[in-house]
Amino acid sequence: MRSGAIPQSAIPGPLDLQATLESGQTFRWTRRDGSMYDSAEPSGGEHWYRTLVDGQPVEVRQTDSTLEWRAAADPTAALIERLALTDDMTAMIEALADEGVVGNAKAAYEGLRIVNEPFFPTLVSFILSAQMRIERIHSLVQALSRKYGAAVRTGDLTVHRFPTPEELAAATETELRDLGLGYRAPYVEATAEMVADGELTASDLTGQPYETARRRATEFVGVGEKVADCVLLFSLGYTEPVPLDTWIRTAIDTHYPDVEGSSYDEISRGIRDRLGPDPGVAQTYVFHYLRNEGSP
DNA sequence: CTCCAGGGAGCCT
DNA sequence: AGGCTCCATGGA
Repeated sequence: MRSGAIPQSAIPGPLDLQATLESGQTFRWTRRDGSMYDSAEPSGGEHWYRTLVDGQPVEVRQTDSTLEWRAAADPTAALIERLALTDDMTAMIEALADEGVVGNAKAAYEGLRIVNEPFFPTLVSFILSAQMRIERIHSLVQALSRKYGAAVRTGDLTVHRFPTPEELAAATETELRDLGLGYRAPYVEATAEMVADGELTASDLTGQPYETARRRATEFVGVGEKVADCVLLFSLGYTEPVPLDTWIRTAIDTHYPDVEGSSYDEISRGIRDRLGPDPGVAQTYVFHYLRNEGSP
């Protein structure tokens, strides 16, 4: 087990690790102490977070001056990719509006970055997200990993892999229901089979124009336009998607009442025209801000 | 007890 | 295309 640190001075722009990992973009990171999402505490807490990075167990924590890591091999390059510690993301953050609800969210959580999570875990996580609270999505993703994904251990660190498409496709609907997935169980089952069989996968989406990729992603069972937007934004590198969930729809009604239309597509285009060059970044800031502050 | 959660599928017009 | 209903489960 090695340890090391990326100095803040080596990270371009601001970083808020807690906001990045606890804003509902990813459900594969867990605090060492097991807790997550206690919005009562201020952002920037120096918690250790663990997950698998390129298949290797890694723990990271942010302090005032560094991003510390513990792992068997130096994970710096992979962490830079996974957490978007890049000049590009820094520029996207800086380009966020300073006024309005976006400005408030930026002031509160500057340094929140859009993660680059692996495709399949993200796809399944957001299929589960339908009519579910953030905390519960997280606990179900952990439960799926413990039951169907093998444990990977290095030193004192044990993290369970998220199941492969094949492993999840092999699970029965009854098993998934017993785990608590409810009516989403057959969706996960069918989508896992689609990916395992190569019927539709990430490479069919990346490289496509945003709206084309979103439409294709809805071919997965249990994936509508909102879930498709989350997958494109948090795992496939698109920055256009503005996932229109209940929080964001309310916020649009309140803060952008002149956005026209009632269909998902119309509202999506309308709000994207108002949020600058990287609308998904603004959306993620606002979502986290509203969920923590309580009201739109 | 009722209500609701980062929605989507199936069916209807 | 657009609108409606049902869908499991757990926590407030």
